[in-house]
Amino acid sequence: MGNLADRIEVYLKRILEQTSEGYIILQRSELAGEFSCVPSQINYVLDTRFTVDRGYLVESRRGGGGYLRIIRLGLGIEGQYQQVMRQLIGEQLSRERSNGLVDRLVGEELVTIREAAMIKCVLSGKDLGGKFKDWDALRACLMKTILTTLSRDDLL
Amino acid sequence: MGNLADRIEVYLKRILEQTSEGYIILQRSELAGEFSCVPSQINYVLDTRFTVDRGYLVESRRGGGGYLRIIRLGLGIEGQYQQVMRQLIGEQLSRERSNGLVDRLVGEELVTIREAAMIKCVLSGKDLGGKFKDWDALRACLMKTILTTLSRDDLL
DNA sequence: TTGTCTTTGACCTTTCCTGACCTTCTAACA
DNA sequence: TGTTAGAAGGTCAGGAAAGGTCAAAGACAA
Repeated sequence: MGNLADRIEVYLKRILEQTSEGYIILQRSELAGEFSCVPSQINYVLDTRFTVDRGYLVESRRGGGGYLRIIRLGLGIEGQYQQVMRQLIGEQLSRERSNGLVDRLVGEELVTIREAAMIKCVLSGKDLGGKFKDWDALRACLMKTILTTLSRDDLL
Repeated sequence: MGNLADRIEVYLKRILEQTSEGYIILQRSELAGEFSCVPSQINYVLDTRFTVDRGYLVESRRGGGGYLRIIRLGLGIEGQYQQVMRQLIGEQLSRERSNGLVDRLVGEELVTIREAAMIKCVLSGKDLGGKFKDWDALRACLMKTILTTLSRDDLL
């Protein structure tokens, strides 16, 4: 975890945790200055770490007085997260995206670390190898089924 | 027992025993440097000595700041149980037998009710419909993978 | 000798980082 | 009012920094 992108990620998530607004505003060039890197490195971090799947929204504005705004997305209240998740999953789900989604469930404390590890290993698809073709579609199905199971009232 | 692969194996297992995290993280090129060998020699050691059968799991990440992570699988009572389970599962696993095994795990308090429900729903294979042929073989693979995940020492 | 285990090196894939160049916005100025 | 300079942020391609794969050569035991 010693690389630059990871450190910037941790830094941003930390201040995002500390704020009560649910979002933070910052200047790209300033942040780049603090980490002594080029401004586009910030975009790289935002593009790879602060995606919608992982629960973030990034807005920005150019020109004088421009800024970056990183918004933390909740999963809604009480069972609403099921719907949000299903939307995000869609018909196709890559392994990277599924990992992001599962991490987010952990962050929201909707699944435990152990459960998350289980889900990830099942969705990784190492077992099927080349046997199964349409892996992304299958992964989407499985993820949804798992969500359904997790929402069963008798499991609480 | 004086060959290079054996020495690297011993070295890694020694530090792996000493850690309380249940895993170690290292850089392939760095380790290769310490033993004055080519980096791919490390892969050879990992592939032949740190397999799931022998109680280890290896994860890695490429690119700048990449790493290798060797995870210890439980060697205690639970671990032995896992070994028995793996034998029991074999190459084919019917739905009835898998449900039986999962219930047994619940009985032994090795998995929670929620986890059991998740495993069952994944193994039920409702999602795949007729798409996949050799469902009993796949079920066996998945069950083993799940057991492996549950025995990871870094999840305790 | 033969078959298995080890070691090496050439080449590949993924992830990260940088810099050059582009687009958008504001504000001052003619 | 229209123009334009400067101040943001955006994009993209290329190089660097990891780890992965594979086949061939070497070492060694049966």
